[in-house]
Amino acid sequence: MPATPAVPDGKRPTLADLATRAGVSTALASIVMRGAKGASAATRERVLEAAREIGYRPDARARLLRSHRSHLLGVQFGLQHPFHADLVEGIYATAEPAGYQIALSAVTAERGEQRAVETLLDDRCEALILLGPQAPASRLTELAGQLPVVSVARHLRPPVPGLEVVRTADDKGARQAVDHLVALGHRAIAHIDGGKAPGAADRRRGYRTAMSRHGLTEHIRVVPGGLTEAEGAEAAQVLAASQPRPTAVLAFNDRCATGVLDVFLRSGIPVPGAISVVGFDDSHLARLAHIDLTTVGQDIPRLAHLAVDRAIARLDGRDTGTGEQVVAPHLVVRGTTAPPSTAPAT
Amino acid sequence: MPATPAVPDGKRPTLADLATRAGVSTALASIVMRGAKGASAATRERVLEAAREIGYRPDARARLLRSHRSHLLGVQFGLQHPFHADLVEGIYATAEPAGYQIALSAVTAERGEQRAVETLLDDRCEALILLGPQAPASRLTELAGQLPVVSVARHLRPPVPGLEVVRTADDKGARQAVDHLVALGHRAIAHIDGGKAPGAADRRRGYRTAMSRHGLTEHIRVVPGGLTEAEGAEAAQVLAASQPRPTAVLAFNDRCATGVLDVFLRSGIPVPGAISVVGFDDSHLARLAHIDLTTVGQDIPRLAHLAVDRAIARLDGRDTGTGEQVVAPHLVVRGTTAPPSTAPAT
DNA sequence: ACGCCCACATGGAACGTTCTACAATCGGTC
DNA sequence: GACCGATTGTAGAACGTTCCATGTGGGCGT
Repeated sequence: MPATPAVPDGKRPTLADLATRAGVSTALASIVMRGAKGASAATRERVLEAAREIGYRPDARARLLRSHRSHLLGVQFGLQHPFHADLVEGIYATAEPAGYQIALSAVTAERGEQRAVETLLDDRCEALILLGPQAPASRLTELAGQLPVVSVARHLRPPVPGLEVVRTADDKGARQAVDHLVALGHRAIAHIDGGKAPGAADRRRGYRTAMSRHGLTEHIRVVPGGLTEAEGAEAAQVLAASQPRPTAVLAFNDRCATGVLDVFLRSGIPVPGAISVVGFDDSHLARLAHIDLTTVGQDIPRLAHLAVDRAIARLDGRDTGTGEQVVAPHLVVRGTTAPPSTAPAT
Repeated sequence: MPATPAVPDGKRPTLADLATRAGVSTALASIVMRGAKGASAATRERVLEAAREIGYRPDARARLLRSHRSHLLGVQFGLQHPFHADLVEGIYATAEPAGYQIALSAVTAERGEQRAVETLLDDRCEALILLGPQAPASRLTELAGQLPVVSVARHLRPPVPGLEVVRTADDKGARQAVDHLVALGHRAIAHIDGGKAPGAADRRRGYRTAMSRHGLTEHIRVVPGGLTEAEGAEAAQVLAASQPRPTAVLAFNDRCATGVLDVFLRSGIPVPGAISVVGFDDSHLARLAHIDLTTVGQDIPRLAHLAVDRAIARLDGRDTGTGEQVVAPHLVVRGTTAPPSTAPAT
């Protein structure tokens, strides 16, 4: 039996065991374990020592049950989205130092948002952070009535009372991309959109207004796409075959953009020689040396930080009203954009 | 206040509220809610009705605290690994119908395995499922002494008592790939390995023995790689520049393989015209139409199912001794492999 | 009629914490 | 030397559930 520091019987040591061992009351042991004030330095040391000896670990469940504060944030995320993975990473980074635990609940093809949220609720989370929720606004409203809810990357209008929104200024990002391409000399700039995906509407709108602002209304071209490589590839096929072919493409996101890149390369259309490609997100994907994608960067750590911060603020009663936090995107110029090879058509 | 079916005060309804409402004791209400026997059909209906009315949801924490069985499986996974995401998806699919809940704990750059496991332990999980754990064997041994532990995709030798292993026959998979390439007429087949990644050693070994068995010992060539696209790309640069160039490459996994593909395409080396590429995993990536990668498929749903099954078996005392479940891989032939263009050198 | 068993129902004690009292000890102050 | 406030400690009741040991009643065999 390796490493068996437990109490006599096989069970996991409890606060009572610890208290007995240290020769104090359970109440005092509790005080020490949670770092509250009310214990002398001497006893504190003694209890801690005893805890180490018997390998005591507080029971999160029991602790949560008793204290009205659970310090638990429920996070719903899409298991297959790298973007969400990055966000979760950031959420851990902010929440744990702030003394909050994270309960993760995944959304998959077979496990809907409804189920994901239910398990979080059963776990007695104090607040919910939903990454790119697709649930109808009515459902979100209902949830927001029960506990603080933060929606990340989903733009809700009109604002839902009690629901915090944290998102990137998607329209602005699309505009930055268009500005960049126009500055390089492009005129025929197409957009592969994300359909109903969170943020897609704003990016589409941003693209349209930016094009208009540059007097390129007649060059506006939106091709139906999506948020995966396959959908990007499909759209790219359409663009590659079209006459005249645009000289630049703004894809809905990086995954979509890699699908586009792949099709162009295989079709013998050099990037950025014959056509420029811009992504969105600045995920790990875009940064890979061999993809080297010009993209609109979302400030993921900041989005994550804000989401946690908003949730905690609501819990502390620090903040009341409905709020929306909009984070500025920033263009990251890499190797997939360059001036068009031929003089732009009028 | 939309949808406010709660009890008078603002609190969430409790079992006692439900019992009062239905006119029964809390004990009986409990019986009904967990579907145990001991309640008549009439009261059962009445209680369920009342539960619906006040929107009662059992408190998972309290439930866990009281019942010695928590029916909670702790899962540690790498947030950035698509392969793990697929596994988690499969784990949900098996565990939830079996009446087990899943507690997720992510491993990230900043959050080590140690911390991930600690939180799972604090949540009073009954068993641990570790996806590709990197922790030292001593640590795993220690854990296995405390509760049932299942290691997925990590081959441990010698077997650790009390630790279940579920993995793919990586060596066999590598062999299948080599056999396929040899059957196509390839002789100069290189392998980009995965370094210290779980399974890498077995795949490397499988490649070596398969080559030897075909009398191609002198063509054995292992290039250091890794499990990401960037590492695959790097290795591909080395191969592309080498003289003579191999006519086929077996990459450590699909991500690695896509990095390889990308470099070859950019260098003007047609795939599979000039060189064939085989991946490993059969992740979503490989199936994308525009990548269309020949790869060694891991039976992810089966791995997930077995992992959960082993854990539950141990909990039910159905199974005692140390066990290892090895799942057979299967080659998935797609578009990145073809016969070599030139006659193979001797 | 009598006992007996079974299905149905209940009260109360856990589970391992934290929280709200309140008690004891100890300088220090008037 | 009584009083006070701060500090350190404790007892005991929660939290919301499940488990255990009992009550009930009515149907049925004798």
